[in-house]
Amino acid sequence: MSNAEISNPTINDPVVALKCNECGSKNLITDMARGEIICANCGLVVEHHLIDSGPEWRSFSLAEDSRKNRTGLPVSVTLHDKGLTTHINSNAQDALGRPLSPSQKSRMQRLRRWQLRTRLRSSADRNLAYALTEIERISGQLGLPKTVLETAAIIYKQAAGKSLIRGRSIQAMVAASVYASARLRRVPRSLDEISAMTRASKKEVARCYRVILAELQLKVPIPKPEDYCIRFASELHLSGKVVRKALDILHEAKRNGLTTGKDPGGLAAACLYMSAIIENEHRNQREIARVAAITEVTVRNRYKELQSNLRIELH
DNA sequence: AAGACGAAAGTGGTTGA
DNA sequence: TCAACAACTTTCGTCTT
Repeated sequence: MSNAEISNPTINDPVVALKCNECGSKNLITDMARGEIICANCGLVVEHHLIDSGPEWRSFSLAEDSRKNRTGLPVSVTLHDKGLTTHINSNAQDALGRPLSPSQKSRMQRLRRWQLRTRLRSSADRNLAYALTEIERISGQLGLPKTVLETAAIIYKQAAGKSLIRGRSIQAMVAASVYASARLRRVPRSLDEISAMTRASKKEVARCYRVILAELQLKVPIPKPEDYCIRFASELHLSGKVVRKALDILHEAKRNGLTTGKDPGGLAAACLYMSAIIENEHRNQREIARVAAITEVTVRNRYKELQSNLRIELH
């Protein structure tokens, strides 16, 4: 295959196939400056990396390797300068390996000094760099997927762009960005779980979260119990059968209006508790309560309620 | 002894006057 | 801004397996 045949779908294909995976709207805004496509309807970031960040080409021999070198790391929004820093080497050679004259040498020294000085020049850049490593740390510790990490980075950058950070703690804003991002991407984590990863209190994180929602006009879906089911089940080592049964129970519960105003985590926990018993994979209430970060009492109340209303037999 | 149960009192957040 | 309110938590004694 020649290089000419390698296509770049994100650039070559027209926008035909793209629509918002949250609300299905095709009304998308392209923000070339940021390299993002944003849903005009609900604000979800549909696609970033408009520029293909994959490897440019592959090489199959050493000779080819030297000719067709990759030009750098994949571009990532989680690097504060997208990894596109110019590095000026200190070895006194020009591009062809010839030694530099003393005057050229001192000129390079000067350039290098300015380069280092301007790279992390503004405090804004330094804060951003710090915030992004924090976002990575938190998402890593919570086991969040990469899309969540990257969305959180974008949210934080946009918040910074609107000067929302000033006067608030970076820690709290970072946590709030991750929280918002996780909810946007439908892999919700509770405020408790996220604020436990930072020095910021739950209250501060909640306040920052509300500011982010309002200022960035994000439309964040309400967390659904279904979103919790799979995560809880895998933490409890429950089979797919149990998950399916739990989703069935949830569906019935919704149809009977038993879910409004209830903690989605609690509902998911109760459904799993029941479906685990039905499928002979019993887990006790304490275990379930632990992974759902609620109390046994809530598991009990919820499942008793569902059991009597839906007339589910447990053995 | 572990797990399940439920009563009672306390907490933090939402709502509506 | 305050009070009422629903959901959830904490705690604890009792019952069941």
